[in-house]
Amino acid sequence: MTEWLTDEQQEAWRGLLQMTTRLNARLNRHLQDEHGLSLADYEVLVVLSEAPENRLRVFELIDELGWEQSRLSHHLVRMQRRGLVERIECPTDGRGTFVALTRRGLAAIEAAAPSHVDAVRTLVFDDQPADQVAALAALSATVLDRLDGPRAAAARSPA
Amino acid sequence: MTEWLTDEQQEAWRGLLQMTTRLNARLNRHLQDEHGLSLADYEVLVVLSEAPENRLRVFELIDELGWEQSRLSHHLVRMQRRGLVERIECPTDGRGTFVALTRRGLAAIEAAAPSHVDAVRTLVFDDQPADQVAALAALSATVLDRLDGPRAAAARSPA
DNA sequence: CAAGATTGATAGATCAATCTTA
DNA sequence: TAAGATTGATCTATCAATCTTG
Repeated sequence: MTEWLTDEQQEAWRGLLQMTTRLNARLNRHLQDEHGLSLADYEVLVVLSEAPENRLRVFELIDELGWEQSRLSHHLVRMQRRGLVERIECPTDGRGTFVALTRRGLAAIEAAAPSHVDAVRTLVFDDQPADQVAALAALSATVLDRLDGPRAAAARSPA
Repeated sequence: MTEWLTDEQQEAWRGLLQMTTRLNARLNRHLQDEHGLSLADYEVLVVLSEAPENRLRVFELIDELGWEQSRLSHHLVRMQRRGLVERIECPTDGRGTFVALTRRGLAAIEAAAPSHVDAVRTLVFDDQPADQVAALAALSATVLDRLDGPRAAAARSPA
């Protein structure tokens, strides 16, 4: 009953694993060296910088990032210590917390973005056939749907 | 001089980040729950299981996995403690070390592989258009080449 | 000195348990 | 009781320094 992967699938899978491992390592070092940020920091900052008033509820951040609750919570402690974000109590829900970009956090992401984006473009996207990029986007979307499970997928695209 | 990503690139990039984050988390938990292995353990075991005599030099393993030296070294300590691999001195190079699958390690990978592969197929590859899978493989290969830098790329595909 | 590999210290991620309010 | 979020313990990853042999 067990099927193995085809050669093409195998190649794609190993390639994906290696690519993400090494790409993360490279982008991490780059951001760290040039701007004192980790890739994780950067991802949090980007999402916040795009949110209305530069702030989101913790669960919204989790949803955007795909992280686990406690990872984000610990990470926010460290980022707050460094003055990159601040926590704000939610006025309408006593259980909730907003996470907001500080002036310092905004400055950090604005300083880091250009060269980071440049690295991503150079390493990943430059001179790639448009259909390959589209395929990656499509495949990711499908996989994310599957990870959410049947219920969530149904909620997103109701009959 | 700074260019941002196009919408398509943006979508592909965010998708890739989220997909890998969540896929790793899922596969990790699955392997851990069912077979007491992490995804990292699994990757090491697979590569060794495919090597001649089920053993490789440390630097070969690094190359296959795309990991950093010290990560692998620490990881091997833990795997050796659990009896999954063993270290063997290299007879022809006093600096070198072979890493070999133990009987226990071989049993572990053989037990875990079917359901892990099944998860990968179900979540990632089933019902994906063949050209999308091919596109992923091609894109990964290109990016890995770029990560290796011009020298290594030239060595792989000489003029 | 360079190549192959390991080590120790520190930063980050994960799991289970907990706390507070709806 | 469940939702939103945090905490502490533990495991894993990363960085810089080190050790040994070619």
